[in-house]
Amino acid sequence: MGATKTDQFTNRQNELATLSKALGHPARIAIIEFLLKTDACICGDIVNQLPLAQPTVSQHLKELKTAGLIKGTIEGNAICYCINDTIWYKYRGLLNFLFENYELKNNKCCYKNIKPKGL
Amino acid sequence: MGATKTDQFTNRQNELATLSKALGHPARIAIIEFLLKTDACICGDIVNQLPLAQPTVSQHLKELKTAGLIKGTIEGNAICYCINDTIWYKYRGLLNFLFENYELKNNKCCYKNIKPKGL
DNA sequence: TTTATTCATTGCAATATTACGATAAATAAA
DNA sequence: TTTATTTATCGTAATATTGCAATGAATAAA
Repeated sequence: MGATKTDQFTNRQNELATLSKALGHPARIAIIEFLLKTDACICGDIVNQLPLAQPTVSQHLKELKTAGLIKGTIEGNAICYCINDTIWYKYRGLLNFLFENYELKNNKCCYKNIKPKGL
Repeated sequence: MGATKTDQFTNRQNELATLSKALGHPARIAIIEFLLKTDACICGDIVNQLPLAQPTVSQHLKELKTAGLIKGTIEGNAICYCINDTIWYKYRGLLNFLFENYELKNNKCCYKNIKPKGL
């Protein structure tokens, strides 16, 4: 075992899980934030921003790229990374589906059938 | 190695990463969706909804609980799970921070300094 | 061409995740 | 009390993630 049973879930569930997982590391959050707030998205700048070695950053960039959240363009001997806005908006859309199609029923859940202990 | 360097990132980055990571599996997305759309959040119902064995579901529930996204209340010999709305709104807030404080500069990134190849 | 710069890849060790059978713990039902 | 129901935990196997030194590949600069 050890492999996620992807085929047992919907595409939407898998897609949101994949994108969430890609953001499931503080370094990758930091990378996304850096790319969101700056035009200068040369790989070296990202490496300098993070408290991690260059190969480690490269690996995180690869994961974000695999998830589709970022893309890279060759510029001379450097590589310019940026947010992939198509997937970024898709991610927002998947989250909005979750946030807007349901209404939290705070006081109806977990308490309706409680029998007080000790009575 | 193998352990995330949590102390090198901000609380906000770590919190968003932790919550994102908790949602980084389709089964946990499915659990959250089920809890969002129903009042009946007895653990057994969740197990029946998922294509996974009971111990595996229990483990996913534990991860969501550890991240703070859900909470459980004992009801007789069953346990009623529900969304922890405090953390749920915190998650939404952390995401909104990301979505609203930055503006995608689609056409300014990755193309401004490109020297056409072959010229 | 030679050297420097930039980034990816490889290889490895440590740790974490995913999944489930078996079993334990706790309450409910008979 | 005995049995059933419900959920958590343990143990284990397979796989994935995290991190980095060393190295490779590619372009830039000298």
